[in-house]
Amino acid sequence: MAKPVSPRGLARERVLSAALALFVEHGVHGTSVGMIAERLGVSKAAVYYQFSSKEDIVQEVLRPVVENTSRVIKIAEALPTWEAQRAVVISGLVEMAVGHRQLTAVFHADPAIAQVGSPELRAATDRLRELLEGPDPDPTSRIAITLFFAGVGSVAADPQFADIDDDDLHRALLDLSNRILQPATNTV
Amino acid sequence: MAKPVSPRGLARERVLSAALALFVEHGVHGTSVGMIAERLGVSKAAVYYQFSSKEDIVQEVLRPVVENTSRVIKIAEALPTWEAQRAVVISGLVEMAVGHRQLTAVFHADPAIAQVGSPELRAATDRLRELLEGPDPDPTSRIAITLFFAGVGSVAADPQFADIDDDDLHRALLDLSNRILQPATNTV
DNA sequence: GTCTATAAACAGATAGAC
DNA sequence: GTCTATCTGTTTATAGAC
Repeated sequence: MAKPVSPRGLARERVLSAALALFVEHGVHGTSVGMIAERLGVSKAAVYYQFSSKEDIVQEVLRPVVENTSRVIKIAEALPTWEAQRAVVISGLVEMAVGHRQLTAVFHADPAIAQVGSPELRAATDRLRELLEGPDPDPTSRIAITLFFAGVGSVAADPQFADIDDDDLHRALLDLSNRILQPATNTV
Repeated sequence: MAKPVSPRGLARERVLSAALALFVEHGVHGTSVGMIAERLGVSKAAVYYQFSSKEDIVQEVLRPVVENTSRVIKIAEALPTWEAQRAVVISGLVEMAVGHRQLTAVFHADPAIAQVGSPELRAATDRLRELLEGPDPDPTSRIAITLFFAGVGSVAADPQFADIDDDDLHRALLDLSNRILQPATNTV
């Protein structure tokens, strides 16, 4: 990462960055390839040179979330108890939200993702929910989990919190996770 | 009888209902007037006979939220203390979410709303936030409020909770509001 | 009230020049 | 690597027949 780029290089990254910003603002469906090109000051064809399709762009924008989610699942599944698994999943979710603020919101809230997203992506998020819910969850905790999921994404992307630094945001979200996602027990 | 409708009458309501369902599924940008017509088994022109534009449809779909929000604001503003105001706003939000489940989600999550929405709509939601935040809110409670806002909408629209009846959902969300929106420790 | 037909704009995507 | 130009399909919206 953070490779010093050649003067004209890394056009791909610039496209992905512009695309993400527009996805946050207008949603995936509300963002055209032309809008991405315009924001970069290049032509549509220049964007299509870097990516084979709009869906390709969406997939690549989403890649960090998919990879991170898979990683968290793997780590969690290696743990013996549900409580430990849940703690890892919560921590992973919050870290992802803080580390990829805009991305998290697009991922959680945009209806387009459900359709564009690969099966692996849907499988990963389903698994994440399962791990959070634990065995035989009651409706109340399923509601709490859904609320937390969406809420974390929304907070992460909200521009009004852009100036809050990562550590503070991380702390606030973890604190909220404790308040929201607790039946009775308290560890961690 | 308020309005004895013709056999297939109330075409407007049918359009709005179909539109809302599609907005939930595909987002506003992802829903075309043609899709709405197709779902109703009529032509696009038939839809345009009822509504002057797609934006018009969106506005009308959103109207119950706008009106309900304004009503809640008026009630809250008539109260003397911030605590009382906050309780009314929370209660109003939850009631709206439960009573208009799908609508609430479109309203809170769809990026298209921010652009399509009238100024009065944005003003109303901003005022609602102000009332929830109270005077001089710290970042932590602003984060909690944002999370609650988005989370309630997300829960309301989630099909997995469709079979939970209104009372139970209402209770669960109010309970969560208590857990989330606590003034941390420094009170009164 | 609903239809077919159509206009105008816009979206995704490709070809070929430089 | 980026451009202009273009093709194709879709979308919003309107006109006019029934």
